[in-house]
Amino acid sequence: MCKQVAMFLKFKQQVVESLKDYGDERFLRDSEHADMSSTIAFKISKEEKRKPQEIAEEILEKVELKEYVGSVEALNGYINFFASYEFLEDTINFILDSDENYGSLDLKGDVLIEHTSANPDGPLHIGHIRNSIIGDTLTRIFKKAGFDVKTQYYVNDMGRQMALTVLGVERFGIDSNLKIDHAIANAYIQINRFLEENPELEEKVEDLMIKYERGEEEVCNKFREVVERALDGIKETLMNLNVKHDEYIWESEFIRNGYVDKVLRELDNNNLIRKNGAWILELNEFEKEVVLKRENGTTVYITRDLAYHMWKGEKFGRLINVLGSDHKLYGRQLSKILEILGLKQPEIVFFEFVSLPEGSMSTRKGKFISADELIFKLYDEAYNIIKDREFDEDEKRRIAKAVGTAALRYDFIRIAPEKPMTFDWKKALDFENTASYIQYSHARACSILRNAVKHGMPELEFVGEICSDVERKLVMLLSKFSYYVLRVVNELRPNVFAEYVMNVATTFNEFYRTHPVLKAESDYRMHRLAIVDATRIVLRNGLELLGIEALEKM
RNA sequence: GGGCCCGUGGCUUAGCAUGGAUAGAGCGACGGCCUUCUAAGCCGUAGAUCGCGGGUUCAAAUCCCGCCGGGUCCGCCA
Repeated sequence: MCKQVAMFLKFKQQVVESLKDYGDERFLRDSEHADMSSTIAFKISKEEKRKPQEIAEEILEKVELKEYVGSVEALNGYINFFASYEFLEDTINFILDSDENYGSLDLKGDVLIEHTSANPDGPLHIGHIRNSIIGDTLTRIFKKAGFDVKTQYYVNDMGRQMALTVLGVERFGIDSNLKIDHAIANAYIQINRFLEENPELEEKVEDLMIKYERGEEEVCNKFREVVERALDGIKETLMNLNVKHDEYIWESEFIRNGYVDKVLRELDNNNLIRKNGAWILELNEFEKEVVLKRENGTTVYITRDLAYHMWKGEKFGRLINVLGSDHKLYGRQLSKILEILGLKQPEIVFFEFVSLPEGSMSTRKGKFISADELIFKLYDEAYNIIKDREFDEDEKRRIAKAVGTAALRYDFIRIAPEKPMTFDWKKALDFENTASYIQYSHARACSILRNAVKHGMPELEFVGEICSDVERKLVMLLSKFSYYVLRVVNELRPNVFAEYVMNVATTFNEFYRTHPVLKAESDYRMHRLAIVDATRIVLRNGLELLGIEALEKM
């Protein structure tokens, strides 16, 4: 897999080889004391009841250094490996040569990532965009890893909430002063309130659902119009987040194209469905039975979703869904049924909820903070910071937008998906030490390079031997780009990549403070310029994977 | 009630899969640094019973058991 495509992975591979019989990857660790550490001596110590350090020293005798493995030591039972000058030099040169391709892997396969998929009954709120940002970041990283990736937004156009939305729009109209998805949410909130006081409306809701499922033209037109308009608003929001889906797949499509019937038929053929009015499936390992068809003959969400997965599975090698953790049980049931049918199961990335200090959000109750509101407040905040700088007005707007979007994306992606988040306006609008820090570091690197060119000294020449500790630390970090790409692909935790990019920026700033570049003697200047340029490339490519614009000036 | 997730300095968080070297960052606080390549920056100081209690181990934030607190699910909703 890693020919010349992944520097640090290559180093790791050579560490494994240098350890020969002891080269077990499971005992290799990242370390603050070395470029790579093996804990194998502790393992053996347990079996042989001898001191770890003694064993480590014995193993050390047998270690054979490699091109990239420059030195090795046995310390406190650890076997510590250090990269060679060749490794540092090859890393920098490889980054400079690869440029925008640096960090790529050559993994193969096609992947479908489904994410966001919020009901089109209102605008995206700050919970939905956690989904969008995780999904979009995974998409970018999977592409970098070499996969052929497509993204889909699964549009839930069939549910009860859509019937209500249609009725709401009909009864209360649409406020044309508002962004369209917000206007639709208002109608949806009003009809919910109305329904509480007029329960007899329930009949109309059911009637509408039945007609839509049957495909009555007039009803279909009504649904289509409302859904499409809501999606227009949602797409606009996603665009501001640098998120774009390849396809929008409507749930109702699977009623019309026969896949729902196909799924039901297959389950029925296996005698798995109990029919007593409703169609019910019992799954032994869940105490809950699954309804696939209501007594009135209409299907439910999971029935259509099964059909969607059957369809997806036929077209793509690997399926990834990003879902809120409230769907955990649902996801397991869905997977179980797909398994029974011998169909491809999705890998599901669950993320915990974003809640408000006063509790959880609800579109229906109108209790939510919309993504749009947050986005525009961030633009304003960012604009205020730069309003007095020497940029023209358009450039200020552009920078404010890039910085605002970056802060938002980074704040969401940096947190491990399984951690619950509580939204806090003050923190959300704080630009200190977040994505803008990384953007700033990138702009700083660009600025040094611009000045170098301006003063006619653009030559780059990295020399391993003259590396200081900080330079070495920075170059080692730069070499790990694809190592983190691979980790995200394996672990489906994009937050580890966000942390990596931040580390690069932090270390670069440390370097910046202590290592004058343009004022240095010619050898050192060329050496450091090479480091600056390589860092610039890593930061730019890293930001790209986070869906954040790498500004050259700010 | 049962299932799943979370609980690490005042706040946010990494590390937990595969147990090992002084628990790593950031914000906030305090004190410093702009005649030097972008101060959206840098340096330093203070601040942690890793929710609690047991257990396994030479070694536990990490594994096991019990508990506490928070979230979430358990619809002929989506």
